[in-house]
Amino acid sequence: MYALVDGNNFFVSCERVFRPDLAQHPTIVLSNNDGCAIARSPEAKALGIAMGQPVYQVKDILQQHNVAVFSANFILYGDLSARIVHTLRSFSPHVHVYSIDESFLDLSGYDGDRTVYGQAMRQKILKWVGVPTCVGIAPTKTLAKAANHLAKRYPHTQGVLDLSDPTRRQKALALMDVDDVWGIGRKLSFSLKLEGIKTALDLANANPTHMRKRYSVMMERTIRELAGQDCFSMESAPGSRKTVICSRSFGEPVTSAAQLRQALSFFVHRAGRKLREDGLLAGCITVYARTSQFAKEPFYGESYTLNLPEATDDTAAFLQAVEAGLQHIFRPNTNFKKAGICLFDLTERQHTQSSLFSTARNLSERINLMGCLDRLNRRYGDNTLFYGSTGTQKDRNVWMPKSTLRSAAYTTNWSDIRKVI
DNA sequence: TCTGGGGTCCTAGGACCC
DNA sequence: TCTGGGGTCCTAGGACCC
Repeated sequence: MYALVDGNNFFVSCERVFRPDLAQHPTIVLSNNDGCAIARSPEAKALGIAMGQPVYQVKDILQQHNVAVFSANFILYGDLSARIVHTLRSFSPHVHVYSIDESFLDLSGYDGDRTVYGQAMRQKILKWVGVPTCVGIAPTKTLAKAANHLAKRYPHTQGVLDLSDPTRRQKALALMDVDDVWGIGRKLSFSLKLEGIKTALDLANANPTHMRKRYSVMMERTIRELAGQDCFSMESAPGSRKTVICSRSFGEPVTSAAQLRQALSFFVHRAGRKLREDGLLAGCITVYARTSQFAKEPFYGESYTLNLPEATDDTAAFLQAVEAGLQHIFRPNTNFKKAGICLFDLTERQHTQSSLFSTARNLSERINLMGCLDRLNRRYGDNTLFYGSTGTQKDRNVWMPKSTLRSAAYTTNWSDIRKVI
């Protein structure tokens, strides 16, 4: 038996923790570069602001209704998310963090009233962290997702829905549109509706073998899960990450090789740190840059991939790839709007043997150097110490994504802490 | 003027093997 | 006319997720 605990309008709720005055007020959070709405309060949804909608398209609505608008503050959201996970660990020894605002709990050892237990989770999280959540309970993860979805939609559930009873489950799934099922996106729901499968219950009753032939093995698993058969168990939960990506849209188009170098170097610094935090090494790196997808001028995009001679987590090695990549990617008189880097072929450092013909003679010194870099930046703030190719803060401000409406780092920075007078 | 970022998994098809 | 059978591995691209 699983419980899925999911934050309500998570990013907006995080902002409201420190802005209780916005409790009933239409509020949205924007994507990087202040481009799209990626979280909306119920009041903002009611105004017709869609998920992922570009801000400029709703400018009038925002002004007319005095909507509170925030730039994304992922430091804050990540910290509150960690506090929620910490709270949830007191309810089950087995918690699978699925995303920044969702966790699955294994409830197999619990034999009390699960609805009461779900309410206790909600109340504790609300009291300790300040974020409202909903809880869906069911024998499979797909059904727990469905239960959570319905708990959010129907207020009389008071935020907790237990679908362990098969009869109740049938009724609930009949109320749910097939495109709200976990794993059924735009394309699949379009095809499903063409063959008359409109609700989650229709899908649950479909023939899994037949549907596997027509679609894929994922469709089969989804159907079996909806019918109550556990296919995505906690044991099969994913292991370590397979890629590290860092990319940004630029606040202003980048046209010079020097600025593109700074941006790519900056991304490599961030990705390298993430890699080391997770104790991983990368065997391959791709760097890319491209113009705007939406501009009238012809699209230009180019990438460069380098297989590293040895798997590494050394930022300097990635910077060499940036230099080589620039030669391939850069084109004069081009308005670059986005660039990024991707590390893959990741292996765990512990399980990696160095090559017989290793060129890294000073490996332990390099490891110490990277450790030192990370410690200084952790202690004195990001960008305290970095390679020169990254440029100065002032240089970076030219292309850094816009985020003019960002709230403070209330929980992670001493100088941003709230004062109570 | 203005359109996010970071992930996972599956499949088909090509290259190559005996 | 006719052209085996059975595999593996890799990659690009699609679909999905939050």
